[in-house]
Amino acid sequence: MVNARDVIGALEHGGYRLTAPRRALASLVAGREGHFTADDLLDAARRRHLGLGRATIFRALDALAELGIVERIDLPSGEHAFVACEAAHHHHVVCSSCGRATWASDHGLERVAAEIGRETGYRIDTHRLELFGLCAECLAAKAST
Amino acid sequence: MVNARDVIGALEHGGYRLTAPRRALASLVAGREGHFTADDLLDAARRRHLGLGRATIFRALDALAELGIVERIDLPSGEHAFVACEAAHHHHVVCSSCGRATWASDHGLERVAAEIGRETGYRIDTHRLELFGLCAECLAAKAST
DNA sequence: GTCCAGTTGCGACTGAGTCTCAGTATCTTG
DNA sequence: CAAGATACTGAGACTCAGTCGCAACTGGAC
Ligand SMILES: [Zn+2]
Ligand SMILES: [Zn+2]
Ligand SMILES: [Zn+2]
Ligand SMILES: [Zn+2]
Repeated sequence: MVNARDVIGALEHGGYRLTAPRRALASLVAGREGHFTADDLLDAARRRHLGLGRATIFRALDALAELGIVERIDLPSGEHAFVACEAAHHHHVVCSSCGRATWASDHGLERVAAEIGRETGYRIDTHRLELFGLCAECLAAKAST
Repeated sequence: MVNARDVIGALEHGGYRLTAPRRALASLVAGREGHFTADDLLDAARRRHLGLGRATIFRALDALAELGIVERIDLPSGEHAFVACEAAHHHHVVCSSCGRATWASDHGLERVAAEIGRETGYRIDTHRLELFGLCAECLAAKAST
């Protein structure tokens, strides 16, 4: 989760022009706890009559991904979605029930990656870890039924 | 990498009918070291005049994924690809240069996942780790230039 | 205020993946 | 081995995410 001010600040800092559509996008992305697709944003924009074009949303999302404000994730279903997050290296834990995404630090992963590199003979450059399960709330909700 | 016999055996064992198109598919998938897309297979099929339909390839690939003979991976570019592999839980290391995919065991990952679960309060059900880098051969090739 | 590169929205386009359906091939059972 | 039930197939229409080209617009530097 991230707030609109941060998004706008990052755009400004990244040398992007601060345009009305981008401000609008920032407000759409801000405060989201779960993952969202480009089309989710498009729907939201339409509902608020922001008049954003499809292409603009994709382009802005690319820019935000570039800046690390937003990250692409691949859901098990094969869909592409985004989560708002901070730029530092981290991994996402995604609730398969409500879609909420939480980020987690690396714990011992770098070591695991290094070991796998040694085992396979590869020079590992990047890695992507995605975890799926039930968040605390959905777990509680499920237990109480 | 996997051989055609294994693929066919798995299909048979999984309750699927052993049809000519599926045998053909098995021979296309067998022996591949790298990742491939559905369209790669379609091209290969056309080149060998196997007369496989587009839909058939997608359906067969789904079946193989179901059986664990093949696994969907998501390339950093956003493309969906497949790798042939064994059914046991494992992770893929993908060469960003030649596309070769090697599989690696879990090393300490289960522990990392458990720890992330504890940190975030999630009950982690599944995880997906994909590593990208340069394979030993590409590394050597690069060094010798 | 002027100016221009960066940006926008539109609509056409692409390409992956799905669906439908009539025809075909496989397996089972006798 | 024949026959029936049914799983499977290929063709093509279709959907939907994402991209592209372009004319119009605008943020912000001077
Ligand atoms: Zn949840
Ligand atoms: Zn990491
Ligand atoms: Zn390689
Ligand atoms: Zn694992």
